[in-house]
Amino acid sequence: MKIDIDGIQAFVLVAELGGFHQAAEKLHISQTALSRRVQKLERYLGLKLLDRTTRSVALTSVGRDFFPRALRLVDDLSGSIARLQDMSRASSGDVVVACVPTMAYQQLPGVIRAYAARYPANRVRVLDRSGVQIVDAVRSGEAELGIGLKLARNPDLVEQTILRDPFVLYCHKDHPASRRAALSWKALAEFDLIAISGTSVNRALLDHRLQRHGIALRGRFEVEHPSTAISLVAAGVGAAVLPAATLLRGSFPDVRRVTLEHPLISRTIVQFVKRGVTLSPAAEAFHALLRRTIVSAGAGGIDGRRASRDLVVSRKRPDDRD
Amino acid sequence: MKIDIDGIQAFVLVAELGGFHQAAEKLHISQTALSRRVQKLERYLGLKLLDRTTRSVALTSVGRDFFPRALRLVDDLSGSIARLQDMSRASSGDVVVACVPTMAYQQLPGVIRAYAARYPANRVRVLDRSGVQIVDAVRSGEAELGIGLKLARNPDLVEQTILRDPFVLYCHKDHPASRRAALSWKALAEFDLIAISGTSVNRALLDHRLQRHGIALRGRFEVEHPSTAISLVAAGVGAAVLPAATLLRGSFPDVRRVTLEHPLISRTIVQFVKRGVTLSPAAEAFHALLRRTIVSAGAGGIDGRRASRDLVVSRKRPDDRD
DNA sequence: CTATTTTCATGCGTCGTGTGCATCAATCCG
DNA sequence: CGGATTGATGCACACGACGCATGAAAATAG
Repeated sequence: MKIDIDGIQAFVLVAELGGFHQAAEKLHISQTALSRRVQKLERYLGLKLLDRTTRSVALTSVGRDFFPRALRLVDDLSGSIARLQDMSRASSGDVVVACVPTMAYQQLPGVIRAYAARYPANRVRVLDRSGVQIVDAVRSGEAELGIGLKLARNPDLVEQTILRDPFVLYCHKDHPASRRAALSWKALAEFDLIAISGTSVNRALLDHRLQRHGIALRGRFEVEHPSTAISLVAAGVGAAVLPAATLLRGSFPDVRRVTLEHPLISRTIVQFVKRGVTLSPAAEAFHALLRRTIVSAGAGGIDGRRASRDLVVSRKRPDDRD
Repeated sequence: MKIDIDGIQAFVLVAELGGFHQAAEKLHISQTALSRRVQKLERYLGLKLLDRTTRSVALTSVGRDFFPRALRLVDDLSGSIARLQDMSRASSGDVVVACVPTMAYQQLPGVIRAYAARYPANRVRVLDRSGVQIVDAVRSGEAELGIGLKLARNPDLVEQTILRDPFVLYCHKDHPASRRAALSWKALAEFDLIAISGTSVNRALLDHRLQRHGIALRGRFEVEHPSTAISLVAAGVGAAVLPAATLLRGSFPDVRRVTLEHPLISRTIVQFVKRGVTLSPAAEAFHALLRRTIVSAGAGGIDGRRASRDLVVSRKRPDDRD
C-alpha cells in the first residue's frame, strides 16, 4: 500500500544515466543502496524494470513503458516541492488584501510599491470594499489581510494598529481658520462647515465621540464623499472636518490643514487577520512591511507619492464607505 | 533533497477528511504517526499547510494552494503504481511478435485467438516479415518474441522449438501417389513436380538436406509461392514438395498429403527471444501459450480454424520468405 | 459551571529498514 | 590471462518512524 518514490527516482536515474554507479553518485548514496532500492521497487511491483548483466543495464519492455511516466512523476513531484520551498524561502506567492477605499487609494499604493520592489514576483490583489465586507472577506479567507477602521471587539480576528488618523479641519488658505495652528471643536461653531452625510461610518464615529463631550457639529453644506468636500474647500465654499489622511500632502496646494483639539479625536486604522490562521509567506511579508511602513510614517500619514496621487485624481468614485 | 511522499499523502488525506483521526484510520496508522508526518513535511517545506486548533483542522492559504497539486501527484503516483502492479498480476500489456508469414497466416491466428480469449485486454501486434528482419526486430527490441525457421547458432538469442514441419508431397486425389501412405524421395523421380524457385529459403533448406543424401529434386514446373504451387496441385497439374504446414487441413479438399521419407526432412520452426532480456508479463504469457499450444498440437500442425482459413484465402501476397 | 469527550501534540522506548563496508561473481579490455 | 569495472550479497549498525501513554485545549453535555 505504500508508494516507493525513492525506488522510482532510483529507477529513473539509473535508466537515464545508464548505470548504477553514475546514478548512485548523483543521489549521493552508495551503489549498494541504489541497487537495493531498484530491487525493492521491482519486488514491490512484481516486475523487472531493468535487465542488468554484470556489465551494463538496459530497460526491459515494461521498464521502457514505465520510464516516461516515472520521469514525469518525479519531475512533477520535485517541481512542486521546489516551488513550495521557494515559496517559503523567498516569501513568494500571491497576496489578497481587503482594504477600505480611503486607505486603498491614499496610503496603500506606497506600501504596495515598496512591496513590489522588494518582492518583484509577487502579485497583490486589493479588494477595496466597505468595512463589513472587509471583515467578511478576511473571515471567509477570501483575503488574508484586512485593513480598515478599528472595530468592535472581534474575538476571531487579530488586529494591529497601523495608523491613528486624527480628524482635522481642512480649509482654504484664505479661510480665517487657516492662520491658526490648532482649533478647539467648540470654536468650529463660528464657521460654515461642510459635513459628510450621516450614512458615512466616519461621520457616525465622529458624532459618537463628540457626543461624549457634549459637542454637536452642524454642517451648512452636506456632501457624501470626502473628496467632494475637499473640492468644496478648495473652492472656498467652507471648511470641512475630515480625517487627516483624506488629503494627501501636496494634492491641493490651496487647502490648509488645521489641528482640531479638545479633545483630539482620531479614527484608528488597523490591519487584521483571522485568529488562528497562518499567513502565507507572501502575506506575512506584506503584513510586516505594512506595520513598519506606517509606524515609521507616523500619525500624519505617508507622503503622497506620484503613484498614489495619480490614483487619487483618477478615482472614479471616491467615497468613504469605511 | 529527499521527497516526502508519505507526508504529502498524509496532508492530502487530512485535508480531504478534515481531521487527523479519520485520515489516520484510512492510512492504518496511529494519529500520532500521522501528526508527525505532516509536521515533518511542514518542517521540510518551511511552511505551515494546516492550521490546527486543538479542535479542528483547516488549510492555510498555502495549503489551499498546494492541495490540488498534491492531490494530483498522489493520484498520478498511486495510479501508475497500480497499473504496473496490475500489469504484473494479470499479465496485461501489449505484445509484439515478429513472425514469418507462413506461420503468421496459418498457425498463429489460432494461438492469438486463444491468447485473446485468455487475456481480453491485451493487444497483440504481429510483424509479418522475413527471417532476417524478424531476427533484427527481436534484437532491436521492436518485437519481444520472434517466430521463424531455426537459425544458425545465434549467441544473443534464446530459441525454443515450437514446431517440426516435415516436407511432404501434396498431390491431387486423382494423382497416382495419392494412394500411397508414404513415399521415398527417390520415388519422386517418376512424377512431374512443381518446385518452389531457388530464391526461397525453404527450397534452399530442402536442397541442402537432400544433397547430403545424394538426392536432387528436379521440378518440371516452378513457381515462387507455395500457395501457387498448391493451386497448381489442386488443378491437377502435378505434385509439389512443400512443408506440411503450408496447407491447412480442409482448405483444399481435393489435395492429398503424402509423407516423404528416407530421409524424413523437416524444417524447424522456433520461437526466440533476446538473451538476457526479461519479457513483459504479456509477452511471457504469449510465449508460454505458444509453447503449450504448438507442442500439444503435434508435428502435424494445428487444425485450421475458420479465422485462419479466412486469413489464408484472403492473403494478398502469399510467399515463403521464411 | 463543572465534567466528559474529542482532538491534536509530545515524551519515550522499541523495532524496522535503509545504509555503508567488505566481498563476490561476471564481464570487458589491454 | 590478469587487472579493472560493474552489479549483487552478507553483515552489522544506526537513524527514524512507529505506537503507547499522556498532556493541553476546546466543544458538548448534564
